[in-house]
Amino acid sequence: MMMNAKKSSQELIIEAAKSEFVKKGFSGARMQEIADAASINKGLLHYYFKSKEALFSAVFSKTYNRLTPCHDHLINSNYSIFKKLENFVDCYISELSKSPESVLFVLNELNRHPNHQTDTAIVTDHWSVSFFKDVQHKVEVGAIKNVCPKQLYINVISLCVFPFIGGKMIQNSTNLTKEEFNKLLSRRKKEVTTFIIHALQR
Amino acid sequence: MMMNAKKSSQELIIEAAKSEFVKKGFSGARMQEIADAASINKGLLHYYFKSKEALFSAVFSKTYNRLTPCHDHLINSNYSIFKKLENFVDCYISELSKSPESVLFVLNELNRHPNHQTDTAIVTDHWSVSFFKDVQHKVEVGAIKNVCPKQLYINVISLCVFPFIGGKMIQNSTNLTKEEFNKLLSRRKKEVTTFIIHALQR
DNA sequence: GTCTATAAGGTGATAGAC
DNA sequence: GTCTATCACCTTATAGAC
Repeated sequence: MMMNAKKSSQELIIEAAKSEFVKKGFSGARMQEIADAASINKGLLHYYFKSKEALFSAVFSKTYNRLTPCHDHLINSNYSIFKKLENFVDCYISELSKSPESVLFVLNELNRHPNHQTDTAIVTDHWSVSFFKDVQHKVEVGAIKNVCPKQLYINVISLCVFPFIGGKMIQNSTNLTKEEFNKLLSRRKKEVTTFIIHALQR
Repeated sequence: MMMNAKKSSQELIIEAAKSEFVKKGFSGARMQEIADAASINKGLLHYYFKSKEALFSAVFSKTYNRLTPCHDHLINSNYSIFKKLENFVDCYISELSKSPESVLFVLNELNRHPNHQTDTAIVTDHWSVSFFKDVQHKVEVGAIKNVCPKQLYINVISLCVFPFIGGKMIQNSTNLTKEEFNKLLSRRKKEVTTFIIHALQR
């Protein structure tokens, strides 16, 4: 494997663009500042990406695909429904933790420009389909409490994602310090898993 | 009480500004479009609000205060912890439902411009303080499962708020139609309440 | 209070030299 | 591939007439 001490201009641009777009959103970001952050010229930006929109799309689809709940690889395990949930939560929160700032960015741009959906390849989470069936079956058998599978899915996603975007609001209304809140965040995997399991057990 | 058929220019401006800022964010909104939406002249905008920032602040603090979880009026009831939770969820989701689009707006601007915190009067939710104590006591007495009050609070807020901002993402990954999702949304009060209670009951 | 006109500077994008 | 120079337009804000 080659050691590339110096990154290509394209790599530098993508990195700088991601940082700027995530921080300021599409309309707040400036091509000039992206160029500065990448330590290259603004003209070069348009050499690699013909427009701001094109540059944004490249950055957004990457970021979106990394943050959308897609866990096909967790399907069909022989684990119990509880173990499956634990795996999902563990996996998803790990992913979110890698770039907490981009969660709000993705959600925001997804609602702002509905057309981004078309640009971005929409990846269906087949895990969710398998999950719906699994939960339904367990309910019918009486192994867990009577819940609507889709509502349960929404609950799981909510519990995983929201703390990464609602931090400021929660801190404001509860007077928690940033440090306290981050400590709570770091214990979320366990908290979410046991909370859900408790809600399902008969 | 007087009937004011015609709204004052200032009212028209505030309404139009709120609509534009919520839709496009601070940096995406345009003073010209706000003026158009309010059916007044751009010059008049600057007569009432000396800058875009000033107009934004007026709109933001209003919107923020209506969406932040502040439920002091629900304190000190003689209800059980379960009834208190039910009241909170009912009250909060009702508030969020009134302007679902502005939830993401507030969260977004709160993180984008940290200084808005200073501009906006930060309203502590005294309900949360009372809630923390209450939960702690019930845990010690053994009336409910052993939970961290603050994590529980985060869970409650997450379950209430997230569905209003993560709709697009959930729809994408689950292939739910907008109609199906909205139907699920309309049943959220009951879903969230029973989910939490189930998670707490021994 | 409400409007028009315009200043002053920013912003995305292109042309063309090296 | 990379840079400089520059165009054409947009955006906030102000000055001043009515």
